[in-house]
Amino acid sequence: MPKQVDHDERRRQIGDAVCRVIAARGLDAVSLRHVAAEADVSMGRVQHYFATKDEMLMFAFELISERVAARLGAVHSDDPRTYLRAILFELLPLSPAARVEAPVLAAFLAQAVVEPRLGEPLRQGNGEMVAWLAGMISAVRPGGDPERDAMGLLAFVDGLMLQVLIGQVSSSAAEELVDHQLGLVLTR
Amino acid sequence: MPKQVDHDERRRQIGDAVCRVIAARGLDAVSLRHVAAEADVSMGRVQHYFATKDEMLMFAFELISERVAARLGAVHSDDPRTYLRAILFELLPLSPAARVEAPVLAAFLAQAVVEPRLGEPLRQGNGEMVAWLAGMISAVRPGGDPERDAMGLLAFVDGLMLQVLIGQVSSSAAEELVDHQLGLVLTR
DNA sequence: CGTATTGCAATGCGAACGCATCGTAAAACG
DNA sequence: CGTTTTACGATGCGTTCGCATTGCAATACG
Repeated sequence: MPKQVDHDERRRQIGDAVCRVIAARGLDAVSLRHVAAEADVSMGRVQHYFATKDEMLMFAFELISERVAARLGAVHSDDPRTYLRAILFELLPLSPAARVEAPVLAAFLAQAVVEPRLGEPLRQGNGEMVAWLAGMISAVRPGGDPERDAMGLLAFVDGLMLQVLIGQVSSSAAEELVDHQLGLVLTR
Repeated sequence: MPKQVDHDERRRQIGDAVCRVIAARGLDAVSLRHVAAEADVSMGRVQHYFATKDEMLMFAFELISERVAARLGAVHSDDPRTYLRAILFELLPLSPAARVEAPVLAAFLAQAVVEPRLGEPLRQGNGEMVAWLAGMISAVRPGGDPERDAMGLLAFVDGLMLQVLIGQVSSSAAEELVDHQLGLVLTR
């Protein structure tokens, strides 16, 4: 056999290229040839690691999902309100990492509208997010309907993410909007 | 010449088919052949009315934009708060008409992230919407920062629209969320 | 009543697509 | 040390794509 390669690492490199193509030109610009060119590898290599284009796209989706999850997991704070605020900020395209990942998420989000196979994991992730947000909201402001407030907060940041991505809202304005919204929600 | 046909009407029929394809299978499923089949006309006819695929897509975008605008324009109320609420509801996929148009809007919205030519008219429409919302907010609750509240409200309903589209939030839950958010924003 | 123009159907073309197949260099393994 | 297995690169196939071209029936128009 040829030299043993790190299979997962190679898949990650290609998945990375997929995400870059999506971020730059959208989901429908993803083709085996474009991805291969973006990753600077042969098309045969791409096919070697992914049996079908669909499998490749699904992997890319899991990849950015994990990355967003990792970024969220890296956030810490003892104060629930600060914690909550930091998590919401992390969902917006404010940091360089988030600015790369957000367009990819947006593309998959739109695709999920017409592709149930994407909707399922997306709903699950959102569900976990809502549960976590509700917990934080409860910690800051007991009582009320934390579950509903959490869903509202999530819809708010999701919409805000898109507004920032299309250049409708600046980063700084987005931050202010989140702060204001947090004030509204957490003030009983 | 053959019988005089209503040029605009024909374009509208084809644009309609484009929207149906987008709603059912996404933007990247739009091809001249699919659209022709969906409209139940020949491909030659589609080409006769649209010089390029791009022109066809742009027309479809303007078409649903006008339709949403028409739906919004049909909303009336003397009470600013009721008016505001009705408009926000109209932006969500609650009515049959909105349920058809929302997936199309979502697809164009995602595409706007990577295509500036879509972003521009989208930003303009959003800008007008924000101005109108701000006016209504001022009418209900003078003072504060109506412009900011309007942007927040718009981001909120946009995000909520997506959540409803991917099946994360039910229509009834969405209505409750909008009502609650309105309560938060309009209570000074 | 020609006739010129319009509205379209049909066909063709080159490019790009996903995917299958084949060949092969190389190293892990018995 | 041979053999087998792995990791590709290369090539080809059938399909679909956007778009250009061509042909023609139909009718508004002078």
